[in-house]
Amino acid sequence: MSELIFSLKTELRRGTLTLAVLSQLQTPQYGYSLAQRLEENNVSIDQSTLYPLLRRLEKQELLTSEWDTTENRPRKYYLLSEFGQEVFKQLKEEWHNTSMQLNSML
Amino acid sequence: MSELIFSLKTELRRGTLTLAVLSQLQTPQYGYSLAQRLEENNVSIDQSTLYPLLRRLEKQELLTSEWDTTENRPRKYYLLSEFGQEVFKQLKEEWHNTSMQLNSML
DNA sequence: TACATTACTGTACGTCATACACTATACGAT
DNA sequence: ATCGTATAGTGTATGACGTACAGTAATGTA
Repeated sequence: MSELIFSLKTELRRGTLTLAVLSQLQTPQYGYSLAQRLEENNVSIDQSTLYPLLRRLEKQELLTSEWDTTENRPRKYYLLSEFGQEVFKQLKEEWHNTSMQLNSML
Repeated sequence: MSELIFSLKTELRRGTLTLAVLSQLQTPQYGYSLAQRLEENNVSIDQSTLYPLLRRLEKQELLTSEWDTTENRPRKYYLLSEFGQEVFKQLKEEWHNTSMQLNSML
């Protein structure tokens, strides 16, 4: 049973993780700090989930990135692109609609 | 862009559709009427999406079904199983948690 | 010195909404 | 009687993404 619950919970996370990540990149963040920020917001996420997602969102041109190599540790900072801002706005709306629909049924 | 938005919206639907369907099967419903009920709740769903989902949920033992062939048209009625009740309860909780997390970030 | 932490890249797999194809019949309009 | 729509269902393949796993590398701490 817990396997099924886990699987269903994973399905719920699809889509919502994208929203959570996009919501935190109005200001530049690097991967590791973003993971911590999400944890602070009770969105538990592993590096093995976050980095591929960041990679994919950049590929989809929702994010831009640039290296900061001035510190001891090189860090890749991500930021919402203009396109990403638009998409984020629409997804927020979709989330809101979905929320209302589902909350009225549960 | 709209392709990307569509794809991201589809990801949001994963998981939420299961919840919506389970929520409407506390009482017996047949496929077609369930689709209409969901439409009434602003959950737009095609038959090509609903029937495979019902099939899958039954396979996962969340639903039981039985044929009513007394009417002119044979209809397959679905109902939440006891196991399905438990799973549904847990998913509701998960949805609530996810909602709160995301709403506090958006 | 050793281990944990910090920070990242690359790839394969399982799951499911969706799309498509299909079957069948009742009902309503003509 | 005919035709198109609505009603009601089955079966299967595809693409996308969270997850898991493997890996690299260097800094910080005990």
